[in-house]
Amino acid sequence: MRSSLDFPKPLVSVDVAIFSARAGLLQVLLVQRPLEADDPFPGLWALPGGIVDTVKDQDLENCAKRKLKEKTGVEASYLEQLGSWGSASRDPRGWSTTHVYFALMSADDVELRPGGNAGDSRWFAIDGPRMKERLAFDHADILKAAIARLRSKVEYTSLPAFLMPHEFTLTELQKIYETLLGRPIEKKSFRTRILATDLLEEVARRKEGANRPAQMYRLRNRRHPLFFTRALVAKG
Amino acid sequence: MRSSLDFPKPLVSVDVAIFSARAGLLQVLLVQRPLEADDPFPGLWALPGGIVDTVKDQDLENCAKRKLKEKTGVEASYLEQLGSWGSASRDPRGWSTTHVYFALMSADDVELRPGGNAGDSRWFAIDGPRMKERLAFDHADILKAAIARLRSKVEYTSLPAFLMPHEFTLTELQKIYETLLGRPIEKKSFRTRILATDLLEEVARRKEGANRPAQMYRLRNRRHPLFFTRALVAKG
DNA sequence: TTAATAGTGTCTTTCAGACACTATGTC
DNA sequence: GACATAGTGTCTGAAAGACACTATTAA
Repeated sequence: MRSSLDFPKPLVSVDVAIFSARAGLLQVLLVQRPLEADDPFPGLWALPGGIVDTVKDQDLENCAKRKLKEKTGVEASYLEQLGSWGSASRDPRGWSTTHVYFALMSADDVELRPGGNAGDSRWFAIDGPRMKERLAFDHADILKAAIARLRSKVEYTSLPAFLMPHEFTLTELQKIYETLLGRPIEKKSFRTRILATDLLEEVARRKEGANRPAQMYRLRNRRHPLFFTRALVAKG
Repeated sequence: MRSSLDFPKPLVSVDVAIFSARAGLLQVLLVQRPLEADDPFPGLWALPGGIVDTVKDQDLENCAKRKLKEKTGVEASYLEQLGSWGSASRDPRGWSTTHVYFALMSADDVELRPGGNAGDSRWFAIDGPRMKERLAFDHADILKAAIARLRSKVEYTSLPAFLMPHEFTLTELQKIYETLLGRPIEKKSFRTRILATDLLEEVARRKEGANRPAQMYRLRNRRHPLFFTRALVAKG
């Protein structure tokens, strides 16, 4: 009987699904796999991430934070673990596992960095439940799970607020909720629900346009989303 | 520059937090670590699990199912991934990761099996937010996260129904909800809420006692919990 | 009959949904 | 003034909370 330590070990990596709201749409940050032929999925787009470095990284979450910072230059306003994926088939190099994190951030403080061993990186708008783009590894499945998680939490949390720029109007926030839900929501209910909490605070600026200016708000300092006791329910 | 494949690889394991309701209490199944001195945490209690076998296991979920079946002899009525933990310090043998699954099952079809390399196994009742027992590795943290996940889902799902024996009364189900929530809930609201769905079906048997007999129910065949659109809210 | 638990009737409360209305800016 | 978008007033409806009430068994 062999000891528990001489099993062949799977590859261990960490990937991050980084979301932001840009141009009124949910967008995800993807990086292009290098074009070298010995690399799996050369040239395809993938979630940013890579092999865990057992010297640099003390734990998985710090590894995710490091990769996030390398890619975007900043820390995320919200980071949680999405889950882990592992199988014999997801990486052509052999049995592999990945620990996936889920990050929400303000588009306006990101400056994309080419760093790491990845080539280009860019934001992709998300429209339906999955992307049309073919992604490397099982990243299409992972991204689908990340989007599903975000969508389901929109019903009963303030999570979308972490996607907003630093200052925004209630209408802009509502638009993101509606984009994520894929359906319109009632203006009055939405405003009452949000303003009844201490989620936001007014700022002095107002958003001007060819119409009545709108009050701008910013997130009060919090790391965790608010949970509402009722879900938003489809009109019917 | 070294290739991405010659990094030293962490140890990869899968653990399962197996819950059931016994004697009106939430209970978790733990196994005792072997007493050999070269084994980490000899004699301490731990979540059942172990190293991923890249030959036997095609993916993480199947590995969890295998370990679950080895331990209990049956399949769980509910299985989901809880998350993953990985760090340089959680296992004295070096950088290690574990993928943790969360299983709910009927106590009445489990027959504990000593199998695997673990010694004794038994159910532990859970009272507060964590166990008093000292556990191996970081399993106390993991178990705490599992309990927190279960507790938070009780507010708006039918998850506790998966913990029940095959046939049970509404009062018994309510008691488990109350145990998990740590507070009483209104009988009428609870019954209306549950019976308004197709979660349960009546069975012919009734529970007899020194009082009015109670209708017994069983779970309609479903793998996923029901989600309610409102959370239960504390009395006050 | 009493004790004990099962199960119901019904009023209140909370908050989302609907939707018409008013307010305030630019042009 | 027209227009566009911000923001409010207020009614309805659905489901939880409160709590008193009735029902059915064994002993």
